[in-house]
Amino acid sequence: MSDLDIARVASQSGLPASTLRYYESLGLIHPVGRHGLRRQYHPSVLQTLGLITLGRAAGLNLAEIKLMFAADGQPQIDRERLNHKADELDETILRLSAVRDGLRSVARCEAPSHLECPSFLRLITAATYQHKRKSQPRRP
Amino acid sequence: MSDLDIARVASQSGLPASTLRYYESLGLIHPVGRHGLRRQYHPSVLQTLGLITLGRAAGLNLAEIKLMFAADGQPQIDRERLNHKADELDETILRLSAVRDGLRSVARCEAPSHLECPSFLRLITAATYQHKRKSQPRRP
DNA sequence: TCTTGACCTCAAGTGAACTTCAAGTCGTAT
DNA sequence: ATACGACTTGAAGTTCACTTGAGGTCAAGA
Repeated sequence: MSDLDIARVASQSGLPASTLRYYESLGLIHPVGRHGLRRQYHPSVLQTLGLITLGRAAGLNLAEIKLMFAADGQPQIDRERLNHKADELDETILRLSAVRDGLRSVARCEAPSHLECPSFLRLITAATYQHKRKSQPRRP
Repeated sequence: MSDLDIARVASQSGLPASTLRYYESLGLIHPVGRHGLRRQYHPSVLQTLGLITLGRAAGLNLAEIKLMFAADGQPQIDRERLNHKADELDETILRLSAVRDGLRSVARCEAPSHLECPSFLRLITAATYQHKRKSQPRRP
């Protein structure tokens, strides 16, 4: 009755229908049924999509996100994994903050070449050696 | 004399040689010369690579990063662009902070299903509708 | 009833950032 | 002097997250 067709889910979630079908192909979402050929979704799919978007924003890839769902599609989030991800975000945020500060000071810097700008060199050194790389979101 | 061969640059920068050649093919770095066929690098390439790594961490793609270099390989950074990127980083940081806080509160949440957890729903809503997506680094 | 157009499937294409491969070159140690 | 192994090239392959395209189906409105 209050089920949603794909166009509705697309417009409400902001994701194109092709992405919804793609997510379905990965087992991330599931229509409740079909109307003819057409997918019908339970409104809760919007929360699920929110969770996926959230996970992507947090730097999870779709495979990792899939691990957050039990077979029934209910979120089943491992608290440890979650806290771990939050820790990673902390690191990322710190690093990005440093980068941002560095960018601003380089923008202000008057040294003839940035390679002679102390704050620039400090920034580069910090950014390069301070962290190990880990997977990040991609947003096309 | 104190020039570095590719293996040395690779080990010091943490980037594989193939990536260094790839960056060279994009015009991001330049060997000072060759020893036979072998690339020799000026030590300053490490700073350049630091800048590239930094830019990637800040969410720039390689094309954008290239714009930060003049023809001579000296960083030649458009202050406006730089400040603009810093502003974008501010947004990113805010969003990631919200996500991190959300993750932590979901981890603490006792609701039987996350879909019944108010903070989770708030988080999802915020994450979904609050930002427009922009390009981010990819780190394999 | 017929037309329309939004949906369907499956395969292939895209773009970014690399990585791998095959075949060849050459500096260095023995 | 010769062998070894680290380097070279250019092209092709890989991964991720989608997007596009061709050709087909079908619910709903005129």
